[in-house]
Amino acid sequence: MPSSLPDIRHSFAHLLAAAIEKMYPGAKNTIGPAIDNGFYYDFEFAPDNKPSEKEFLKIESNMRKLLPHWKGFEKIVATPDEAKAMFANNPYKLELIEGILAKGEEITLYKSGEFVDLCRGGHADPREMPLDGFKLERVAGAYWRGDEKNSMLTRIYGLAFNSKEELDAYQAQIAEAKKRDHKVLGPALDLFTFSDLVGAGLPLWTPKGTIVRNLLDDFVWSLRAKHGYERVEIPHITKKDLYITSGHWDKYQDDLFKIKTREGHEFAMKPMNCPHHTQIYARKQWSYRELPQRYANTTACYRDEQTGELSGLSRTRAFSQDDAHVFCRMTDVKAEFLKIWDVIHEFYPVFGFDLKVRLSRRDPAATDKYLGSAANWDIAENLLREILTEKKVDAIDGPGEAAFYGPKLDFMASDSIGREWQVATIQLDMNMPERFDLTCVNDKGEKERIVMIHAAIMGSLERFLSILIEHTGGNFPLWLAPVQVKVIPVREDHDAHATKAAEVLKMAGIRVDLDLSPAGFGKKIRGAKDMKVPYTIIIGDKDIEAGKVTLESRDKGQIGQMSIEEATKTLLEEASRKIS
RNA sequence: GCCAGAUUAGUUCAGUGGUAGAACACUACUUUCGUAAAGUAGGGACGUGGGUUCGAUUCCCGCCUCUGGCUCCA
Repeated sequence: MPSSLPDIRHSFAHLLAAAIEKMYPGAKNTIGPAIDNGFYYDFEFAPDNKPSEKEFLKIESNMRKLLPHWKGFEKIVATPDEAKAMFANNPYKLELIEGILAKGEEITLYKSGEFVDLCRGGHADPREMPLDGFKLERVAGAYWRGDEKNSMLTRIYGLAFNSKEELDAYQAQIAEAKKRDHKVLGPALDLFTFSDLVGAGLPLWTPKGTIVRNLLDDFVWSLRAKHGYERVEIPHITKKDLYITSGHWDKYQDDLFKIKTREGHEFAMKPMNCPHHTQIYARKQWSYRELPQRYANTTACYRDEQTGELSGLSRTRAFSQDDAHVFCRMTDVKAEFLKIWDVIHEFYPVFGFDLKVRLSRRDPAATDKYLGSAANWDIAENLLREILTEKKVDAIDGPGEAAFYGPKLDFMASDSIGREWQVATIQLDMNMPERFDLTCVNDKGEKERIVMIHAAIMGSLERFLSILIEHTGGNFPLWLAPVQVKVIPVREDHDAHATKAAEVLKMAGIRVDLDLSPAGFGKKIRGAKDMKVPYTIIIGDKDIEAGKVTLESRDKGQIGQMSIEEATKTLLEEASRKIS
């Protein structure tokens, strides 16, 4: 039976450790598992003798030299004392050995060539390890056992596949993804920028980028509006009192941007909108007849993220949420969830995302971690299950994935190059209403505790745009493109006709870019392609003679000659449809 | 925050212990062009604060910013 890919990958980790042992005497090896695209191995090196990526070729060639001497992985069962003696000067392995003993399992060593490693097994036949199917990829820091209180080890990542062809294919795929990288494409398409003066994680939106943001936001709003949502607006800071009541002041202290007033009072930038929104609800006493109250608000939030974690638009310190909160009774929850469900399913497929759902519920083994009565949790989780049954959706079960304040439905989208992103989420919140004492008067005349539903569709506009840019490769559909059509005169003496044509398009509400620059024709065409403009209208002698223009599509190529009115109609018609 | 790498013109990149070059972009002039970069000329940069040195963009240290990981992510 041929060796499995994980076994091959794990075996490469051994091979790496063997090469490192030879080249860096005294380096302590720790653990080296197989991962999705290869393997890694964590080492503790002497501080003045760490390998850098420049050494990779040398390490790889050592690995290639060692492998032919490996006949197999010989399993050796060791007694605790033998094992401890063997790794006496490697505290990491000793810790692993203690762990194995504590579980009452036997200690196994695997010997390949000269190299012996503590390992639970799962290896390939060395003859099946392709010498040209692996490549050391990068060096990174990693905490021992993933805990930042522990020492930082040096992790070496390697790629490993069944063959050189598979490795090449993987690297080609990575290169393709890199071309779509929103951090490169976004600024190239003039959608957003960063400034060293403003700071890391604080994107600035250009006119073009702002058009796209607003179009997306309007789209979500148009879907929400029919479900009875109302717009609200809130300030971006608050007295700390709000977050003391909500619990954020204690729990998320480190993530809050704090402000001191000149009078010495402490304020904070809002890291989320729910506490503010509760206070809009709390402005008066509500009858159950007036519920649900549904507040929608696209607004910026601020979180003091660690600098190392900031990345393009995916993780920022300031981001805009298309946030909404529903204040309702438990008996309304199902209906409200269904409304949000519909909005999500009207929104994401428009961009060609496939959605998967996860039911994020309590960890049955630790129900005491969660806030609220077990009875309410049962009701809530069952409501979500009913929704899934009703929608005939095969949801992923997520025990332990619930927030501490309530269960949720999480939506995952697959993009055009097969990556999966967690996008929208519908969350039930039994905590906020408790903390802020939110109630309504029920039909018996009693005060009744309400619940809250968090209902962001895009979540963060920044993050959604980062996904959308990479998903589309910057080729936005016509309705969303910041420039919908570029008008190009062939020669300078066609400028007047081009200007007139652009005017017609503009009057019709089409976003036009008229290129009257002195550049040559070829260059203007190139500019349109570079900016991924969906349509180009060309005006030259042939067109003027015929009293027409030439329409071309980014996606469909040459469309043909037609009157400017006809072209306008064509564009308007397509732009009015979100799904082509 | 931690580990590693990087930081040179608007952008993508060369290069050097004696203060720097290319391409594209920009400006001017020339060119008037039918499907992915016309020609000539010009302006424009060593992220920042220290240190070493006669002299630092180059070497050393701190910081900013970026990239890839780790940790975190209401």
